Amino acid sequence: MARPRSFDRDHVLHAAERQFRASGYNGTSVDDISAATGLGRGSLYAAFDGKHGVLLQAMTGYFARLAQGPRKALAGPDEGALERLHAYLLRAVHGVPLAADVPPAPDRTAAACFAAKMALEIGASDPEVKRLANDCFSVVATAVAECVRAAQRNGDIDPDADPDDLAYLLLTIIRGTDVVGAYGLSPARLTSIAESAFALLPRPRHR
Amino acid sequence: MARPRSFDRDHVLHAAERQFRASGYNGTSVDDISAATGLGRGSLYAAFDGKHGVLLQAMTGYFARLAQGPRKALAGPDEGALERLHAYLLRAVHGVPLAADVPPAPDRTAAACFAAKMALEIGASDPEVKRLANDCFSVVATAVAECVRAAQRNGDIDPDADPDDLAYLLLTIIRGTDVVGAYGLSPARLTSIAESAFALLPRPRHR
DNA sequence: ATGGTTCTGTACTGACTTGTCAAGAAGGGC
DNA sequence: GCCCTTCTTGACAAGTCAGTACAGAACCAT
Repeated sequence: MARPRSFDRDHVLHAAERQFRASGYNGTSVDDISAATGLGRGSLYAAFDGKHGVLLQAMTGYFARLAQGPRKALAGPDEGALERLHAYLLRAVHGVPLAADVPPAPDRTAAACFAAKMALEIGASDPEVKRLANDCFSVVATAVAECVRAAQRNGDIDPDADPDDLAYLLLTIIRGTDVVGAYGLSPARLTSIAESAFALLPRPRHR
Repeated sequence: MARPRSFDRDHVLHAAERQFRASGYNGTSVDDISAATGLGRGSLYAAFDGKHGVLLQAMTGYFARLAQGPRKALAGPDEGALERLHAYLLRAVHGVPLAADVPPAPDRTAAACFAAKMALEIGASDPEVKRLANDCFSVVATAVAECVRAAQRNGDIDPDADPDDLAYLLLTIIRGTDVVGAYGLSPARLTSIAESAFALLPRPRHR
């Protein structure tokens, strides 16, 4: 009965995400979003309720994509849990996309956690952004903790270690590489960091 | 011969830093800086060459203050090196000011690395900001690596471990807590992370 | 083909932005 | 006490910002 939308919602949000990543929230104007997505001002306001709406929905979409990555990469039988953790850690510190349907980022900067970047810029005054970033952290920490528990059951990690503590530590390392990897360290150094962190995981005492 | 300045340069830059921290670079206007520092527009342009100049000089001042912290906290005899590292790590993840003349931050968000925050927002398109952030990372990593070497000489850390790798790993953890601590994790959890990281440091094999 | 509904693009407004400029204030040397 | 130099203040102009409103285009059902 009516004219259908001529754009793909997810595609537009993804383009907006790239723009926000590149220029930050306050650094991108609605015209920038318009140019990046190809949509006119009117369409943007009708479909996403303006700049802030675009951000929230782009972050929500990002979260939905992100959440699948660690879960799929880390879930599985107890046997290979430690190896999965190893592989995940190596990919994560290099910012390799965690979801299969996400194209690889051009550089480490563009691969950093979108939610964390936005939260650092405007999270202090934007509770919704803050909450979304929190959710992103939680989903990773939960998946990692579950994998640590699996590795413990398999006898690959010290059963006395607190899996949540380890998971948060690994999450912190991954988020830290977003920062130091984007603006300081080389990919080779990032690999060293991931390998060092993995090597330091507490192994069972009894042999 | 001429009228002297009526403001203290460092004091003004510090106020500007607080404002940039709170609102981000693109989120603060020159009027905001003017209000935060008490200086008029003209004075700001005359003394600091505008908004970008204020940022660069505020970051430079921050770097100068920051650099003293880790060096003083970590330098010393080989004997207490491991303990110094432990104490430093605990304070760093909580964002406790590293320099003595810096007042404690009101919350973990305000304590995060100023250089890292600015670099994440505009570093991609601002080489000077990027370089300053890099310098901040380097000074911490260098001081930590030196302390690790001291601990190795004292037999408290596995001599086969690469001190630079460990230092970068610890730096990454500290930077990571800036992110997850500001927008997710509780102070108690941050303590756990620091303690876990410290406990995982490789001890000498021979006993 | 036609009508009705929705989408799309553009022009517009009011507020805010940055950087500049000129006039006045303040202090130190003589 | 006077003058010169520098600092400070507020106002100004040009440009940009977000958000709105309106007119036209596109599509589907009948």
